[in-house]
Amino acid sequence: MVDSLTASKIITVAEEMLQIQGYNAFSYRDLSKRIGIKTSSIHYHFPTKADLVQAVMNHYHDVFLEKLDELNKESSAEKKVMAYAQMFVDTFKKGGRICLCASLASDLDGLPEQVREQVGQFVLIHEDWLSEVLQEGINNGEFYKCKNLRQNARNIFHTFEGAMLVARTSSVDRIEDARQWVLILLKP
Amino acid sequence: MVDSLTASKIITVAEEMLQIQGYNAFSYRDLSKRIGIKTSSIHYHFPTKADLVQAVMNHYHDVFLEKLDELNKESSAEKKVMAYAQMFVDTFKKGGRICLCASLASDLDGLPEQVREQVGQFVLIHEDWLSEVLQEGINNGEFYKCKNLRQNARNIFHTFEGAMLVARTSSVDRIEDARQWVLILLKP
DNA sequence: GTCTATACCTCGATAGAC
DNA sequence: GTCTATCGAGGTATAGAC
Repeated sequence: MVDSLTASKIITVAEEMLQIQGYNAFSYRDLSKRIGIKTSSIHYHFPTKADLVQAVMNHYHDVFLEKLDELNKESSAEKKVMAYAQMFVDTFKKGGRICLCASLASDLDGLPEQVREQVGQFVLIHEDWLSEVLQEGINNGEFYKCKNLRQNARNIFHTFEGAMLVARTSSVDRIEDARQWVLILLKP
Repeated sequence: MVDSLTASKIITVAEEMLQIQGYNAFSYRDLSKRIGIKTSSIHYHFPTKADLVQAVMNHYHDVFLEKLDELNKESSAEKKVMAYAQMFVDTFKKGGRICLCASLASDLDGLPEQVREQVGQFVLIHEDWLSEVLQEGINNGEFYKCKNLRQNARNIFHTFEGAMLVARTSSVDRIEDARQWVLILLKP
C-alpha cells in the first residue's frame, strides 16, 4: 500500500505517463510539472526511478487483480472474455494508453531487473486467467473445444497487446475489432 | 538509396538498436561507440536524429517490400502466410529484436511527425498484403471463408506484433506459437 | 515533506581545424 | 569525411534550509 496522498498522486500520474510515453521518455521533471511539486520532493517519496516504476507496477498489479475478481462475477465465460476485452478498450480510450505491461516490455532492455520480473509475472497472470475462462467456456459448451488451450490464451492476449500498440498509428478502432474477433474465434 | 558505406553502416546499426532498445533509449554516442566513429561524424551523415530514423525506416521499408516480393513467389497462400510468419520468428531470433514498426509505435508520442506517418504507412502495407493473401487462400479453397477479411488480416498482424513484444518477458516461444496458431485459424 | 540550490552526467547538435 | 572541442538543455540524484 501507499503511505501518503502525495505518493499516491505521483503513482497515478507516473502510471499514465508510463503508459503513454514509456519508461525512457518520461522524467521526474515532467512528472513534477504535472503534479505541481519539485523533483526533489518526488525523490523523497521514491528515491530512484526504479523505485518509482516498481511502485507503479505494484499498484497496477493490485488494481488488475481486483478487476479480475470483478470479471469473475460475470455469469458466463463469454461475458468474462468480453468484459476482459473491454478493459483494453477502456484503457486505450484514456488518451491512447497502452497496457503498462506492453509499454514496459518495449523498454525492457533498460529496466531494472526487479521490474523486468514484475512484467513477466504480470504476463503470466493474464495467461492463467484467460486459460481458466477458456476452459470454463469449453466445459459448459459456450466455446469450441481446442487442442492447445494455453496457446490459445496466449495468442488472444498477444492480439490485444499488439492491437493497442498499432492502434496508435491509425484511426481504425483496432481494439474493438480484436474484441469482436476473439468471440468469433471461440464460439461455435 | 544510401550514398556511402559509412552511412549504410550507421543505418544498419541504428536499425538494430531501434529494434532492441527503442527510439528514446538509443543515442548517437552508443551508436558512435558501436561503429568506431565520433558522434559528429554521424551528424555529418544524418544531421538530426529525426533524419536518421527516417533513413532507417526508409531502408526497412525497402527491404520489407523486397521480402514481400519473395514471399509472393511461394506456390500457395498457406506457404505465403507461413513464410510471412517466419520473418517475425527470424527477426526475434536476432537478439530479441521486435518489428521496427512496433518499436517505433511504442515511442510514437515523441517521434517527428514524418516518422509517425511512415510507421502508419508500414502498418497498411502489412494489412494490404495479408488481406490479399487471405483472399487468395479463400478463392482457391485453402482457407475458410470469413466475414470480414481485413479485420482478420489486422488481427493476425496484431498477434505477431504483440507476440514479439511479450516474448521478451519470458522464455516461451511465443512467435512460433503464433505462427502455428494462425494456420489453425485459417485452415478448414 | 517540500523547498532551493547544485552536482554530475548524457543528450543532440554545431563550429572549425585537418 | 572525420576529428576535437564545446554548447545548452535536460536527465537523475543529493545536501541542507525551512
